[in-house]
Amino acid sequence: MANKKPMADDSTENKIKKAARTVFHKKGFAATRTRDIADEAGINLALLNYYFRSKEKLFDIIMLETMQGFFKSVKDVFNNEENSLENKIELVVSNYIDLLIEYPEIPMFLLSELRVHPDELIAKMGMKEIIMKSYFIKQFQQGISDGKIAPINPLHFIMNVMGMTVFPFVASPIIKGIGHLSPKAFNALMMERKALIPKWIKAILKTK
Amino acid sequence: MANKKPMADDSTENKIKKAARTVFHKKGFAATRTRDIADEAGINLALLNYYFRSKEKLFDIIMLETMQGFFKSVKDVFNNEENSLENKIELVVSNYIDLLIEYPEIPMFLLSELRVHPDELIAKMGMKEIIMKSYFIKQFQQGISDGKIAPINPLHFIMNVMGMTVFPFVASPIIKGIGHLSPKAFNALMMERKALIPKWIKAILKTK
DNA sequence: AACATTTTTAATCATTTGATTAAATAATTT
DNA sequence: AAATTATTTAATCAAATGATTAAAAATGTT
Repeated sequence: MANKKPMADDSTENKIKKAARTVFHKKGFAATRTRDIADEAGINLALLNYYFRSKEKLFDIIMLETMQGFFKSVKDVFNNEENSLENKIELVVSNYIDLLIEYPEIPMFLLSELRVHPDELIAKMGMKEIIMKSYFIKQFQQGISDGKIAPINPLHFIMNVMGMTVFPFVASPIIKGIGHLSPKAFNALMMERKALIPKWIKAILKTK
Repeated sequence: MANKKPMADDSTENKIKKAARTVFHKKGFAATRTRDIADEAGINLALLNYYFRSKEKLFDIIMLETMQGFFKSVKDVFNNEENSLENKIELVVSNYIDLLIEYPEIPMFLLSELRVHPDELIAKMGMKEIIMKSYFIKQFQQGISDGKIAPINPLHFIMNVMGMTVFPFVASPIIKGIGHLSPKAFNALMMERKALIPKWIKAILKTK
C-alpha cells in the first residue's frame, strides 16, 4: 500500500504554510495580517516574503490546496464505478461530516473567498467536468430513465446534499445560538445527520 | 392600510448608509475601505465620520439592520397562529427565495461576519426565543405526538429548510460553475425550488 | 579553516487607511 | 441683515501594514 505518512515537516517554509492555513481559514484573506501569520508560525516577518514573495502568493497556494483537499472526496466517490447510487450518497455525506467536524472553518473560508475571485478558481479546478461527467451523474440519469428517481435537474440534488451536509457548519453560530448548543452538542447533532441525511435524500429522490 | 412608502431619502446620512450597505454586503467589513463607501455615496470621506463617528459604528448599524430585515420573515411566519405547518413551510421558502434573488449577497455577508462576533448578536436578537418558543415549534411537536412527523430534533428540520433554501445562494459561484449557469439560469433554478423544497420537506418529515 | 551559499534578524520604507482638523460654505434663527 | 448653527471640503495625521534591505548567523562546500 502506498501509505504516505503525514510526516511532521518542521521546515521554516512548512511552518509558515501551516500557520497561514490556520490564520487564513479562520479570518479570511482581507482580515489576515502577515504579522499574524508570522507570529502564529513563530518566525520573523521577513521570512514570509523570503519564502513566498507576498501575502497574495502565499494565499493562492493555501486557497488552491484547500480547494483540492476539500473536493477530493466528491471526486473520488463520484467517479467510483463499484458503488451504487445509494452507497455514494452515504459515503459522501459520511466523509464530509467527518471532515467538517475536524475542519469546520473550511467551507466558510472557501465560500467567502470564492465570492472575490469566483470564476477562475472554479474553472481551474475543472469542477464542471469532475461533477457533471462523473459516473455518479450517469447513474443518476439512469435512475431517472428507469423511473426510480423523480425527474429533476441533478443540480437540485447536489444543492440538497450540499445544503443539508455543509450548510449547518457554515451557519453553526446561528444553529448553536437558537439551539443553545455547546460545540460538543453541535457535533453530536452533526453525527446524527450522518445516518439521517442519506435517508432524507432517498425520500426526496422518490418524490413524485 | 398603514402603507409606509419607501420614500427616497436622499439626505447625506442616508446616502452614506445606503452606500455602506452596498459595499459591506459585497466585500465584508475587513475588505471594505471607508473610502469605498465615500466614493459609492459620492460624498467627502470626512462626512462618514461626521455622521457615524467610525467605520465600526457604521458597520454595526448596517449589520443589525440587515439581520433584523433578514429574520423578520421567519419571525412573522413562525408566530402566525392561522397557517398550518405545511403552509408555513411554503411561505418561508417562498418569501426567502424571493428575498434572496433580490439580495443574494446577504446570507454570505451575515454568515461571514457572524463568525467574527458570533454570540453577542445572535443573543441580542433573541433568536433562541423567537424560534424555539414560536407557535411553529408547538405545531411541530404536536405533529410528532400525533405520529404525523418523524420524531427528530426540530433543529434538524430548521437546518434542512435553511440548507436547501439559502445554501444555494451562498454557494452560487460553485453551482454556477459546475452547472455552467448564467445568473438568469441560476435564478430560474431557484424559482423552481420554491415549489420543490416544500414537497421535499414534507417527504422528509414523513420519513420513518 | 577558508570560502560561498542559504537562512534569519532587526531596522526601515512606502502605502494604505481610519480618523481629525481648521477653514469654507450653506442653512437656520434672531 | 447679522449672528448662530449645521454641513461640507481639502489637507493632514498617526497608526497599521505589506514589503525590502543590509547585515548577521547558520549551514554547506572545497
